[in-house]
Amino acid sequence: MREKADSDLVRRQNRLLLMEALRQHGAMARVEMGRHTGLSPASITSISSQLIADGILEEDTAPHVPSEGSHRRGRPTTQIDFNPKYANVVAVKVSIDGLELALADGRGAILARRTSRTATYDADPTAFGKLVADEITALLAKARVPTTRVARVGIAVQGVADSQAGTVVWSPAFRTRNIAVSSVIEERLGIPCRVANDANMIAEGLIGSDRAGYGGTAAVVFMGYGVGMGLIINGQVYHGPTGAAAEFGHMNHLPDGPLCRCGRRGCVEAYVADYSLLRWASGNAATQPPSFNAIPEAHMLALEEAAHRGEAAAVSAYAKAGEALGFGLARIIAILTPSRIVLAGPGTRAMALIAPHLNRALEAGVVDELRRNVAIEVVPIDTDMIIKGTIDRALRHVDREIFAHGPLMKRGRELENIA
Amino acid sequence: MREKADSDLVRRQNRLLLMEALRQHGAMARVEMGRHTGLSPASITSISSQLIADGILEEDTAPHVPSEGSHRRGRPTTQIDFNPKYANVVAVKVSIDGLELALADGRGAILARRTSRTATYDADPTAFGKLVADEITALLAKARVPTTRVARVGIAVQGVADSQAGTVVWSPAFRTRNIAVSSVIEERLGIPCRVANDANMIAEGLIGSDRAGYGGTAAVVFMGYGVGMGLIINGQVYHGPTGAAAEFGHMNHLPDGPLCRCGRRGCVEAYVADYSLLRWASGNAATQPPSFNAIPEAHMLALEEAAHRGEAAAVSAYAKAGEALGFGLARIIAILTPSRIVLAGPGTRAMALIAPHLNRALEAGVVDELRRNVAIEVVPIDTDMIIKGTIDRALRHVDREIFAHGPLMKRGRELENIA
DNA sequence: TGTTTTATTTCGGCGTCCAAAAAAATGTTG
DNA sequence: CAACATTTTTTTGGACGCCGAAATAAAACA
Repeated sequence: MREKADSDLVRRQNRLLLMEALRQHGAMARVEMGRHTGLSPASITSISSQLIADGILEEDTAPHVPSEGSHRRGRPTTQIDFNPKYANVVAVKVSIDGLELALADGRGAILARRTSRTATYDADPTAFGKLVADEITALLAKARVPTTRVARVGIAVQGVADSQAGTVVWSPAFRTRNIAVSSVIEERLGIPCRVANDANMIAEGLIGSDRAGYGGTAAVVFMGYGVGMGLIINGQVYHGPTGAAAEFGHMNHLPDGPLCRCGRRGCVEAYVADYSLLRWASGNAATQPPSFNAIPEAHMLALEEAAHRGEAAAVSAYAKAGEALGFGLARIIAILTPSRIVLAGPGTRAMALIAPHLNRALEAGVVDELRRNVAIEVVPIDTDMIIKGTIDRALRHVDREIFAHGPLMKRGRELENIA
Repeated sequence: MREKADSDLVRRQNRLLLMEALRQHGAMARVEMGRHTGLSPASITSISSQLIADGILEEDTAPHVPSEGSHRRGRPTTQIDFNPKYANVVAVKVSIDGLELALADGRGAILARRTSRTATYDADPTAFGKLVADEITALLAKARVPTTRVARVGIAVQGVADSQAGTVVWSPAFRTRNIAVSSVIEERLGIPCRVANDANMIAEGLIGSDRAGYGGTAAVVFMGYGVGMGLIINGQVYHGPTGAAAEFGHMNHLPDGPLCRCGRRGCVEAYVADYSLLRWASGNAATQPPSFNAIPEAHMLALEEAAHRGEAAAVSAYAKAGEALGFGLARIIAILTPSRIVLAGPGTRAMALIAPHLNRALEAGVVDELRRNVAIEVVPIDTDMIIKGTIDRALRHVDREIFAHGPLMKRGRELENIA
């Protein structure tokens, strides 16, 4: 409630409303837009024709296939969708053992991908931005898309990202801290760029795919090579004052617990992440420093099997993990009482081993009254979710910050990139 | 971004903008309103004259005292402020040993107060709503204000309040759980009523007194007979999906820790609250159940003095409290990275004893990069803050839900109470 | 071919904003 | 003390975006 309202705001808001409906439900006819937005048919006509004139949307020229829904009377609908060629976005996922890039069109469809297996841990941190810029250039070259048609770059990274400063504050993928990224990309390519935490991007993707289901407050926990969390508060991913937030993995579980990658002791991650499980199973968790290498899936499968066979060390590792996760979630519930907690990632394969201990910890850790309103679910999420979420977020940002404004600011600085 | 925009929204938004400026900075001239809201003088004239016609605002009739600011040329300003007689609100504070009530006018000035020392712990829970309603009736009778001129009742309670259901889910002030309150008040008095957590109301009061200072994300921790927290997220008090949230006091610190009033073990409150400190000092914290009585201030002063004298048991009690508080805050920081954490309440008297342990725990509990951006302050807050915050919240709600709408819904159901 | 049905567009009216000009109310000055 | 300067507030006229109602478009049906 801080912005003054005038006809400009009305236009922006309603254009955005219409675009959001389109992002969520895909191509639709004008009548449907009316249903989704609550706007009158007259207004829908006016807004959509402007968006079409701006080149942002387009009418579906293909004659509507009458197969579906049998034969209906009346004037047929004309589907409208985003003009895929109007704007592109690039998503980059940085992980411990390399980069993954994707180029998407204005509808969010992926046009090209690129993977590079450069371990960046020990690399010169100043070179990192350049590397990413070069990779993006190569990706665009392959797809024959000029830089000027890319409206935005989104970068998802494990660890703490400061999206205001555009830096990677701390990440297990780098030895050094505070690595500048956004500024380098923006200077080299001239494309607005934003760095964010990878778990937040999963949350972003989930919102994109099911806005109603993630409408209120929810927490998405990623378990795997690390432990991350995306926090959805009032239907929006919470990024905190600086963009660095929801570091569930590095929330303390027990003082003086085992060493974590972040340098502290007793973090949730130091019990639940891949390397932590292996370390517990190996028996000397209290003294052993954390591993900084990527862990092959086979190792984890072997550990799971050992636990299923009943090997004491393996069983106890999952018990410790369940307890740490349970108390961690109990603490989240006490603070935020989310209506939904989603567990995702490869770590959930071992859910059967973890669950009993998790539930016991939850019961011990939080008042019944609060716990009862929280649904805890395990959702299998393909790893591409991070890329998809990053694309989603970038497109939604472009919708809001550029497309919503309309012809009045055609000459605004932010539009340069769409020419 | 979910509401359709039309001229109705524009009117609501700008009326509200103007009223918010008035709430925050007090009576002001039209020019000033323009500065605060960004609206043109023409619009300010139009909006303010409508609000005056509605009876919500009034011009200051008193000839402007020229003393301040010496002699200025030009047409003098006419101050505008809320019409104090247009709407009243009632605030009720429920604590372990009684009720405290206050009646405020439309400007937030307190017109009358009332206190009742009825211990409610063992009382018939169904009688509680009736008791509150009777107390309100008595308060209004004393002030000669008819029920119909009270736009809203706000009730602040220690413990978990479900403001959607209008119930006290769990509170140390009651033996029983899920006590209905709002519905009883609404039926008996016909005034809309809302229950909320007391620490949240402190946060609400702080926002009201210094909106800029609490603009982003902040946590207000109350330490005293219990431990509560109000969470400000993006400038707004976070109430969670049901209205029950930010139960920092009942966030687990250590599994299998000492018993807490909530029935669990190891909550932050079981280390930091008055009764917990006394229990630790008495030596047998592990086995002793928590006290449910109000604790006289003298006991706490004696304990503080004992600790200052260096008595081992007392010193160690504060050390435990500092550690629990420190790790608790560290966990909050990991999840939300608030830019500000405010400690308040009588418990902060012993801050000198607590601080070293608190700081050590913070260092051990959260990555430097996150901790560095958080300012932790101790703010002395008079106990009336809860009443003031409750009044503030009630008035702001009336502004938004009733006054902002304007003449078009003069006949709307919510206005019945203002006649 | 005419009728029915559904989708979309056109038209006129309404509410709110704003810029600019006018009016109001006071201080300053010769 | 009258004319001018200065500041606040109101009035006026135009713009924009929404909406309801009527008109138009494009089919299926009979």
